[in-house]
Amino acid sequence: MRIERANMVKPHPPPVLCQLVEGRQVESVERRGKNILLGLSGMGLLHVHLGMTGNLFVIPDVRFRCLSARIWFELDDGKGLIFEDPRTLGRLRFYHRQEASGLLAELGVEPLSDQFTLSRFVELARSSRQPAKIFLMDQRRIAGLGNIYAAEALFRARMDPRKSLSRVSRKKLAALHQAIVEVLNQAVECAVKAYAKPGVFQEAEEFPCQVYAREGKPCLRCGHSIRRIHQGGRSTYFCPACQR
DNA sequence: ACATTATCCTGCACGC
DNA sequence: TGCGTGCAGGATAATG
Repeated sequence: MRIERANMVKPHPPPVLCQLVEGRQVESVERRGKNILLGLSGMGLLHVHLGMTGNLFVIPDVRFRCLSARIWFELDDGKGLIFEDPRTLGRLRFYHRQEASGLLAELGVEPLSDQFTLSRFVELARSSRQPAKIFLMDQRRIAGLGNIYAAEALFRARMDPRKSLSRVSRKKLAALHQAIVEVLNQAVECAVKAYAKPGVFQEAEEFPCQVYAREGKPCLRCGHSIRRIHQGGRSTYFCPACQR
């Protein structure tokens, strides 16, 4: 194992982490929200967060790692498990499996699972006085929505990102619930298509944003100019005319 | 206890 | 052409 960027690794210092990981077998691969969990032999767990620009993949020969490979593992057959991340906002942590359960308990409901019922969503929404956009990005409530998909879901449900969901009607919440599921399903579909294409250097199929990054452009639904505001230090894009 | 802001980091778009 | 500036993202720490 090699760690080029010490700040991508927590909580152990790189030499300690290497010692903890080397020689162990990957026994399982799971995902919870934006987190990837590699179960290791000996009750270890590698927790990978890709941040914004991170990527995790296996290459046929570890020597062919790419320029922005920040952390990599030489597998026992000579293949390489690469954690690349040009902007280095990704994180890699090692836990003993017992410690990890606490971390996972912090995470909210999986939006593409059958746990994400309308009733559950209504209950969550009614319990928060935060602006809708902030609420949707809170990983402790719903696990997996980031800045782009939160904006897209609100646009599709025609809802104002600045307003709290606490007193919104069940009918409107149903529309937002459905929009979240649709947006995420579409995002997954895009990713699957991109990776299904032959050739390593294929461009990833881009998610067709209807509102994100369209400041000043006409709303695709009503033609009004799209606005950009700041919420929680992040840009929010929305149509002030048809999102209410 | 809550809400807002700063921090990390690099690549890219932009203006002069 | 090239340089500087600002912005983008998620999570967490720090501040109000």
